[in-house]
Amino acid sequence: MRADAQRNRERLIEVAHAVFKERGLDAPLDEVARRAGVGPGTLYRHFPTREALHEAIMATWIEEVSAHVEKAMATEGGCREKLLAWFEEYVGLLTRHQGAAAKITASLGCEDSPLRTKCQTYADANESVLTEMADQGVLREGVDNLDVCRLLGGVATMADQSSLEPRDVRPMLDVIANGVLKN
Amino acid sequence: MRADAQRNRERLIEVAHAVFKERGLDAPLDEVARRAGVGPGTLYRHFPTREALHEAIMATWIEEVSAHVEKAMATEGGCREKLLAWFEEYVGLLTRHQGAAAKITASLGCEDSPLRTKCQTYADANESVLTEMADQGVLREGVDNLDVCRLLGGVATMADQSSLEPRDVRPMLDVIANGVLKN
DNA sequence: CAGTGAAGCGGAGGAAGTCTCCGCTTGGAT
DNA sequence: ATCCAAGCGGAGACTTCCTCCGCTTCACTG
Repeated sequence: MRADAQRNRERLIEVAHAVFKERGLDAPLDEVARRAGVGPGTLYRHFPTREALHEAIMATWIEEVSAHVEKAMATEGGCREKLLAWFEEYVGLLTRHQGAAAKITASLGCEDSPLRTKCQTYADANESVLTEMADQGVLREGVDNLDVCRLLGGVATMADQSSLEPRDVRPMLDVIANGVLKN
Repeated sequence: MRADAQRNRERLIEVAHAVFKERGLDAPLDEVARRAGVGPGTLYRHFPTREALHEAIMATWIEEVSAHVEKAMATEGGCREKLLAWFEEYVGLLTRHQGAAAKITASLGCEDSPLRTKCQTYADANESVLTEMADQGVLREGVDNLDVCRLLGGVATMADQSSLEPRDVRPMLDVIANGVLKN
């Protein structure tokens, strides 16, 4: 790739990050182009679809996921506290951008979504936590990772759309934790 | 209201119902107007916003809710079976139209949403079921109706966006039921 | 350094959707 | 039959998406 093209690409990602943060993932792409100082044609060559741009932005988050898992697993207390801490991290990661939770979770089951690899990272992280719980013998039988991811994605989507505070989200996560753990 | 205006209004609701069913709640409003044989101005006078039209359509569903509660509560088996049957009814009601689940549930906490009265009906229905469970002594302490509504709304939203079959939704409802009931 | 070809750029503009404004039509009261 | 307010329709302004293509710039080569 030519040096100027590389510069533009990076600048677009940077600006898109800011615009999406301000106005949600549905913000006009022409504005991203405008604020990056390039023509719309340039944006669409680098990122043929809106999702391609989403994907590029989320790529940076992905690297942080394992750190969030570790942070949650280091929580004081028993398995329940660790699990809830992880659930909160999970929802927090999904609600970084307005509209992200629904899009990421929707691509969970969809083979050909460009977001697939991203959400797979979240799913893998969740699976590692569930596996840990299973090893400790506190997980109910028959709890499926994909189902838990979707439940958490649903909670994140509700939190996103209703602008819920963490203290409003917590009781929902409590219900899921109760549903997932032995008593 | 003049008789011709009344006719147009009813026709618009009828056509909008069909269009939204075919193409989702985001279908172009001008197409609704076109298929109803009126100008866009007429549509926008009767329904100033897209939501106003959604509201008018959903008004007809509302009348059926209590029948769905009764149907679920008549399910063979114990409390758990009844509760799960109701959860399935709830999700089914919310996913009648593509995009409806997220919109309805988002308006749960929002005082001034035009969909408010509609979703309140769902919330009331859910509360009546939870109260029944509490009376039977099978409900966990501290389970809040709003949280359960949001969880179910989240599941419905995921089901809607990922086009899940009932058999894919069921395990998520199982988790919620486990989280809501004593064991 | 000049020349060259391909890679890349920008923005005009078409398509689709939203929503308003205003001149014309029509229902229904008198 | 007359009247006028309620109601209608559609032209068109505005926004956003996305493409196409003529022009510019990079980077390589002799």
